Amino acid sequence: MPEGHVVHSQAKAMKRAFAGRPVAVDSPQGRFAEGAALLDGATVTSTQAYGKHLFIGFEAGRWVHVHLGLFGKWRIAKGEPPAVRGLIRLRLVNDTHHAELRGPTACEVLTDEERAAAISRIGPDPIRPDADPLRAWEKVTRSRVAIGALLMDQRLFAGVGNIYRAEVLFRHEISPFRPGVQVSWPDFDAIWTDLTVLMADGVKRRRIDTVRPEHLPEIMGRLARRDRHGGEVYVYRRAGLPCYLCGDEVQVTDMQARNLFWCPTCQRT
DNA sequence: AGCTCATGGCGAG
DNA sequence: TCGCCCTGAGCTG
Repeated sequence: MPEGHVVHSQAKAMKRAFAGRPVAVDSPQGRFAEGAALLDGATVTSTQAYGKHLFIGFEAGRWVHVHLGLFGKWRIAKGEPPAVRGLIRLRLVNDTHHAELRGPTACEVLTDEERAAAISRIGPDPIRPDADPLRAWEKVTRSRVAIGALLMDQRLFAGVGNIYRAEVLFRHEISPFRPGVQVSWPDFDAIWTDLTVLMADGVKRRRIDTVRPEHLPEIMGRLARRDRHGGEVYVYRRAGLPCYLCGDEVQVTDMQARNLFWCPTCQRT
């Protein structure tokens, strides 16, 4: 259940564990049996993350494209793989490591061309140094869609998910309902720059921490607890609780079938 | 045991 | 906008 920072962490972990060596590939569950048979024993060349998409490169110009969706999970560990338990779509095993993939939305073999086409459909990713934020700005500034929805659009902000969108808007006191066209360049620039920092930090720490250091003592004093997502945040999943900064109730509503959290007092349209 | 919810995204209508 | 896909954790009883 990842946002982009988790996918980037996992791409790095997979690279350390598998790159440059042959790997046994199978699909205990059977739903990736054909792809597994094609790649079994091939050498892993590289791994790459673009937004929430992971690409595992194999010799002969083949790639495994994985998207975890809401439920997908990787388990990457040292040593021999444990006995199969549950539904494992894809398993990678070499002399030192193993990886198990469960519940992905996408797990497919792509050619070089198909991989390039897939990447061209993914928007700029704040975690990637080669990302061009102007691609996002051009669309945001011409859109009447709410910025809270635009932030979830992977063609604009690849890798951003429900936690980062809620938190980055809170940090900049921007209402999620403000139309893109009414987001100023300085506001957009602040959002983008902040995402690059927050998400890069997320890759390193493998959790989402968005609370500014100066607010941490206050929040700890109020019995802040780590929620299931792991990390300290301002508004995500805090509906009905007092805003840490103003004390008014954090709100939740549905925006495009996802829970959107915000503080109506701190965040202005 | 069964229900609900979750850091996503797709396609039908 | 809705239904659907995928899995597991955390409740309830």
